Amino acid sequence: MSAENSILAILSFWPSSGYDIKAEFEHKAAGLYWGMSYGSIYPKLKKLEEEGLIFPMEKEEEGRKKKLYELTSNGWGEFEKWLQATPAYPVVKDELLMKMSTWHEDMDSSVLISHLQARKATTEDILKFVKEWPTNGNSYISNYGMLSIRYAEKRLKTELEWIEESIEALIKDKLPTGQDPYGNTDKMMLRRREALKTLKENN
Amino acid sequence: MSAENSILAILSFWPSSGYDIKAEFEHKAAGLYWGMSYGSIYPKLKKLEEEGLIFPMEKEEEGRKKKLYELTSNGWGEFEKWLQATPAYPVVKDELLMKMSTWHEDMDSSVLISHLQARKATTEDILKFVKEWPTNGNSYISNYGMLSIRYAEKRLKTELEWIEESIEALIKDKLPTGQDPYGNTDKMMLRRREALKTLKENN
DNA sequence: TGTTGCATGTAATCAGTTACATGATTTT
DNA sequence: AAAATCATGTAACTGATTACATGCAACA
Repeated sequence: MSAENSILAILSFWPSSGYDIKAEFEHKAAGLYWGMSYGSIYPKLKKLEEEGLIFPMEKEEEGRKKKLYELTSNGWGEFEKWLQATPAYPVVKDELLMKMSTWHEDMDSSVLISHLQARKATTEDILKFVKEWPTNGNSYISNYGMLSIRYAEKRLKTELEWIEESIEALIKDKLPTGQDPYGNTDKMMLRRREALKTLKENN
Repeated sequence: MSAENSILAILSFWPSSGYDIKAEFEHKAAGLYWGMSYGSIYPKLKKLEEEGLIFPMEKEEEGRKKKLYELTSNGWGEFEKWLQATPAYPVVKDELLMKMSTWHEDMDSSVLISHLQARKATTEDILKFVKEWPTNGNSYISNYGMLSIRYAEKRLKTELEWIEESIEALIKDKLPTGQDPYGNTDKMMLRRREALKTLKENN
């Protein structure tokens, strides 16, 4: 349900086409907190039109023709109802963290370091964008929007700090000490070697 | 594809049942970076078994019977291949941030404050858990796992700081200044009032 | 004139959740 | 004896992506 609402939210800024909405999710404000592909956007625009929440206003001037959608009064109503509803706590799916949590001693830690370096590069790019964007002279950002940009900035900086610390710890082989009350690391390594031995025997 | 890999990853710790895996995603390490419901887990276990990556080992002792799954040698291979593949950059879907970015002046900001307070409460709970967990005396956390716990801790603390700053700014009505080179805020308010006027006329 | 970017859209597919159904064991 | 928790599973549904198909406009 919330994917449709985020389309309404984008249309609240100004009338937009499907293409514009995609761009907004790709390089702009909304992209930091949400994402969506054409295969979702166009069918949803159609659905929202059928529900009477938006209507198409065939474009004026300029070379290219595009189909801009604008909120109806019901659309505004729906949008503001959504704003007031308690937001769901974000569900995180972070493959790097998942991999790191299940990394083990028989794996080459330099691979994990290179995962961290890749993450660092992307995070730095996004941080650069987030810093420049509110003063680029042509993007619209409301005062409320600035609050969420501050969030992005803080969060990305913290992430970079952690990445650097972690790379450092891995290189110097000074990882923090975990907790293993039942000797699980050893058990795990035994299970693994046992399983891989079986593989050799079968080949 | 990665959902299956995260099941393999959990099984790498120790043989587990579908129920165990769910629990792991709910209250433990993995839950901070991933999530999954029974409706996904059981069919995936079946599929992984068919693919020869895991096999069931009917439970030993204890009262309840459960079906523990263990990695095969191919399962270990697949798991470690996955560990080495470059992780995708996490896709964030944060409804609170999306709402905040599109909040506007005709909406009661006390509602936004209460959204922030709800988020704060949940974040505090999770932070508390994350802090206690590595020293609870019975959970297994590898040294690599500790690195990712540090991430969670840092990130949650940063989030709390930002929430407090933001509540403060909203209460005192001292929001940071955004950027509005084409007078969009005014245009938006006009469009909105125009649309809502139409609604009144039709009722 | 060929390539890139703008622009809209659909069909096939994949991934996931919710709700339901069932039943055993443990605790109160 | 009832309630809670452990435990497994399926069917219906929702939601979203990928790949494909199409075509015009701008530009080099």
